[in-house]
Amino acid sequence: MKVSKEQVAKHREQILDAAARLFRQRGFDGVTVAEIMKAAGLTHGAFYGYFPSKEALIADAAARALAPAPTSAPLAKYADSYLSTRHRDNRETGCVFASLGTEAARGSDELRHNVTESLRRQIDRFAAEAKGRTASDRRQAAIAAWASMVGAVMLARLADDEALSQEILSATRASLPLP
Amino acid sequence: MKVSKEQVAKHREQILDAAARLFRQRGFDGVTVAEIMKAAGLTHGAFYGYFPSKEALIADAAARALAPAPTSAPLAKYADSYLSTRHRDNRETGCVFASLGTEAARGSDELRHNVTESLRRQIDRFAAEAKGRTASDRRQAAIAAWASMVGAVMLARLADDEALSQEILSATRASLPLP
DNA sequence: TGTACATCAGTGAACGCGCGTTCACTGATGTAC
DNA sequence: TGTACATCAGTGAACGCGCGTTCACTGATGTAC
Repeated sequence: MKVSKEQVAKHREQILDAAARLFRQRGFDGVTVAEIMKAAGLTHGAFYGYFPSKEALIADAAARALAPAPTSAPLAKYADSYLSTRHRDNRETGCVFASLGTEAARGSDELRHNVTESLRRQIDRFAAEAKGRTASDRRQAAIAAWASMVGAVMLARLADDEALSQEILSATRASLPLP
Repeated sequence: MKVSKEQVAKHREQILDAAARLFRQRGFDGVTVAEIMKAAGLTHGAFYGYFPSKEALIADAAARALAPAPTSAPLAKYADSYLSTRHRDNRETGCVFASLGTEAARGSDELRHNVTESLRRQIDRFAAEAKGRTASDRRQAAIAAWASMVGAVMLARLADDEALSQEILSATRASLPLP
């Protein structure tokens, strides 16, 4: 049954949103096309009217999940929420780097391109607020801070010991050169 | 054809070594049991004489790949080599956290247990050499340093731009509170 | 404005492939005499 | 020490399942008159 143009646009959004959540939750290989379509309220057969392949969806869904990352909150607040147990425990809506980083590094050129663009934006945003006398000092601090935040959330999710996991988050937060 | 006990022990090592390399290179889901057995010089049918399942192999192969991580080199030297392009470009022999971190976080209990034990050892080793007045300061510094190193190598592998990738490694190295 | 028809988004069965896993068989090992 | 036999690691064909993907069909949309 045909569907209105508005419905088509809405369905595309639903597919991307479902994919962005499910991929972060279970990994690219841990989610099937059929599951994503079901979560979007459609059947799997309709998928190929929207995307040429699962790989293409991965690149687009990652771009969608990466987009909201650079918020306008002050850096210190952002670091607090990034290094929170709340973020650690909610992969499905959290940072793509921390949930899919190692898998994405082996992904398609398009995926890596999208991820790299987001990485650049994130570094620039951090550099604008970072401490340092010269612009180059600030940029260096921004990169180091971002790497430690991403690494900390990944490690905190990896640890099967709650105390160690929390310690990783709080020690990393305390070490950031931020108020 | 039966094979001597020594051969069996050797074959087990070969399977673990092949798995440890291939998993780091292509991810847990990117390698088949048959490929691992072929790399180990055997056929896939023999696999289940050594391990009850692929999942069990994953936990054991990760433990194998994690074991040599804590070397006895001075921390500064270790950081140099960890944050080198050589390490970045050789996943198959490199750090498990940076190559398989996000996938391992969704793995079996046994895998996460093995990874957590290695994480603890690594933090302890760093803490012993880290800067700081109190033991707790040194431990905090150790955790932050390790998180930033793991995060940096993961991000450097993610970036599809060589200049940015190198910048991530060198900025992170420069920010470490080490000689 | 109302009617007839072409379009095309969505459905669900089906396809083909590759994967993890099983198993009957083979033949070298190593034990019992 | 030499011979007969039980053991069992390894082989490779086969199984069954789930996945990504395709496709004939359906029926609502929206256009032409």
